[in-house]
Amino acid sequence: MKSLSENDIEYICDLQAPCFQALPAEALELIRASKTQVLFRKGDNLTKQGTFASYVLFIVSGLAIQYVEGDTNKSFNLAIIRPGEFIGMFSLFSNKTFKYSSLALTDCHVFLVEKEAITKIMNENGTFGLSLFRRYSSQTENLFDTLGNALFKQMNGRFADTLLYIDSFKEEYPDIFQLLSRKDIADFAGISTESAVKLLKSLEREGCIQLNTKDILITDYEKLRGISKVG
Amino acid sequence: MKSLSENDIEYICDLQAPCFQALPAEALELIRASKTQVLFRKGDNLTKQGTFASYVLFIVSGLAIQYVEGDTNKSFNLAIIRPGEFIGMFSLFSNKTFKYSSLALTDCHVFLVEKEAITKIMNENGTFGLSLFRRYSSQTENLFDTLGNALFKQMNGRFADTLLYIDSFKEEYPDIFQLLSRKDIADFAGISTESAVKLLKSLEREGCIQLNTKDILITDYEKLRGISKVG
DNA sequence: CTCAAAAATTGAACTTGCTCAATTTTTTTA
DNA sequence: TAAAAAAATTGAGCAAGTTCAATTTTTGAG
Repeated sequence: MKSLSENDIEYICDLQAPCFQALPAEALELIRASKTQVLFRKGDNLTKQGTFASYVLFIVSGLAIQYVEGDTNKSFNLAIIRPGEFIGMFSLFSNKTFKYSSLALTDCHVFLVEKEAITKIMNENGTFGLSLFRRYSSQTENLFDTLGNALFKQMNGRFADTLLYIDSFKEEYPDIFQLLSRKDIADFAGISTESAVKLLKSLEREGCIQLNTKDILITDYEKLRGISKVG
Repeated sequence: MKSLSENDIEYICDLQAPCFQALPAEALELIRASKTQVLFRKGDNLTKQGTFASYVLFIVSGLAIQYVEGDTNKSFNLAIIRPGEFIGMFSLFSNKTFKYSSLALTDCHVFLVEKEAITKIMNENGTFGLSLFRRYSSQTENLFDTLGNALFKQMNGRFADTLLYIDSFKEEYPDIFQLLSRKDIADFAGISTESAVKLLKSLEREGCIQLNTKDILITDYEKLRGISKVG
């Protein structure tokens, strides 16, 4: 992680997220004034679960992975974060620490917005608050689905979900699987690395997928969706 | 579930939640105008996961249990809801259906507020939105803890958490355990009913708790907290 | 390009917690 | 209050998925 040069700052200062579009000029300036631009290198932690959270991160470019950590060096991957998305919104209120960690899968241009700046604008501008609330909500909904999957599905179904989820990034990011280790994939499904490997091989034998070193090519979506349902 | 008489309505029309306190008179009126008062009988569903959600529920009196449902008649209990709390806020935006079910543990006086009324006020009144956002946030934080527990802890720890959680209602609602079956308790910990029974007996043998038919008395909080940590 | 480290792979043994079935206790209904 | 239904209890066997250890493959550094 390093601070950005002037060039970088000009590049990323373009506030395109829909909730910023609705802002009156003075509020936009407030965000501009309070934000800090940072470049996180591949492998850097953007947020670390449990650390003090005084800001929210807005991803301008790059991909990051969001995950919760358990005690014994176990973790569970929640989502892959794309440009235009926020990290840390769940820590905007009441609780002072990040509820999850996040890690740069590629170099990430990010800016940090102070929580106070956001809540101040929300207080003054209902439309802004509503827009942010909508974003926040859709993240929470994903959390419900994640919880439901973790609780009620077993290995095969969760793993099929995981492959379909990661595959959904492939159009925009063709090398997405190259960025993920077997452990990363396993942690999306909440299973052990060894189990993930065994499932991959088994799905390949059944003709659902093709494995080329790190890349995974889904060859039978219907079958995989079927496994996801039944699982 | 039945509609309320005039008397009931007068009784429950007292909008005491902090986020309502901050409302200007006209917005309060808007909520008053749009809401419907309902009495849910013990055992009634206040919300049913997957059904269309055009309103948010505000609990005036009574206790309810919030849970997510899986496919094969499995469910997982998220929380016990007290008077002054909302149900269905997670469905306020984007998604059209309730993400969880809820069930009246006792008779519940509830009023229903149309989503449109809420979003309209949020749009006009940033302070109201901020206040609602804070509530919503604290629910989401609980969701993270729930997810973490479900993913990383095993039976013993989750079950200790469950007992401590339910016990935290005992001061205000001394008969809280009488309202819950073994299956209800098991579903808070995400384990089978049989496992819950076995754990209860085992905790009793170890001197952590006393069992009197349905009531459970925690006799060694420290030990239970220890199990919660290790688990 | 070569070597060392990290990641992926595989199978066997093991653990956790579930399911099933039988029995007892409690609650509800007539 | 008695009978029926529902809930709680118990133990045995079972299944899902983990852990461990050994091996192979891939990646990264110099």
